[in-house]
Amino acid sequence: MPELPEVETIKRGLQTILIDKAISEVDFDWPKSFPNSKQDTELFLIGSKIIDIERKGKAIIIKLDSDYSLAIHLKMTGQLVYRSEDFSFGAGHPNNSLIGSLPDSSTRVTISFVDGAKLYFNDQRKFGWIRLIANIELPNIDFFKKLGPDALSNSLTSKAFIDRLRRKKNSTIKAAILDQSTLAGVGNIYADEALWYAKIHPATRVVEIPNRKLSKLLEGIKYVMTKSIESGGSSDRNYVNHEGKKGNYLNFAEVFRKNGQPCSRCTTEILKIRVAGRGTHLCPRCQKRAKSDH
DNA sequence: CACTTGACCTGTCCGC
DNA sequence: TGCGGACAGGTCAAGT
Repeated sequence: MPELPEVETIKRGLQTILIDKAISEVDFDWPKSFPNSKQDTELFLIGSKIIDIERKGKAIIIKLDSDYSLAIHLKMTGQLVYRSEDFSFGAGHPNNSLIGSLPDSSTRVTISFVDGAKLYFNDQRKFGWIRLIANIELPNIDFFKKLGPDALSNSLTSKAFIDRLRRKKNSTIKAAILDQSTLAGVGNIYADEALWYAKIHPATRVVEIPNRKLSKLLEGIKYVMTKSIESGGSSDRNYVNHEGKKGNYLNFAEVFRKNGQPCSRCTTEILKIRVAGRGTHLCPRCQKRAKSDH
């Protein structure tokens, strides 16, 4: 679930429940999911209190009162699931349809709080990670060092966006916006949706695209992400409250996983192709490769 | 150097 | 109901 809107939704959700909680214990057994030593956790994690939660691109940063933070990347299948001590699966509980009792077979890290609540980091494919890092070191770790401006930040103006994109002139536009050093937060869903919005073929080289269309693309990125956040992304909480695994956003996606269905603008059948090594969805009529555009 | 591809993992779905 | 292969909402290292 983790592109910018989903991570933002999770961040906001955690913010309402984790602030001021004191950590009593942490369990982990897969080093890539949590590379710190037991000793690190005893010194800087156990006994500390959560004071704030931030998001940078698709990463979540849980700030502790120990001058350390838990930096978290959910990658493809990571989830952060909170359970209070008295959580139960009574009949009709809205969580019933989603995840059973925890920990389960994909739980990689369990953080326990003094009040008995727990935060589970579940990650089926083990690509995600949690790292305990000194605040002063945070900007130096590779992931954050390379991160471009946040897709939703006000400082990411149309001019700034175009300037950064122009450095990648021979990339396909899809690869360029998926690159987190260009801007932070765009993933495969929102890339496809924003390119449809701006009527740009995903395989077009950046150099072939006029500034006017790149501005439209940024508008599209901000639009689809803002809309998604407003509807709760497809985060845990929402997909818990509804049915099955899908979040709200996919219900009103225009192209993502809509191959075979008619484009809402022109009724042409949505195609699925491969661009930048990723499954890519587009309307072949609205999104032509010709640089003449429109 | 800029850009593309494969690896990291596990689970699921689709064709034979 | 079994097996092989493709594929998955991400990122890095290694390759061209």
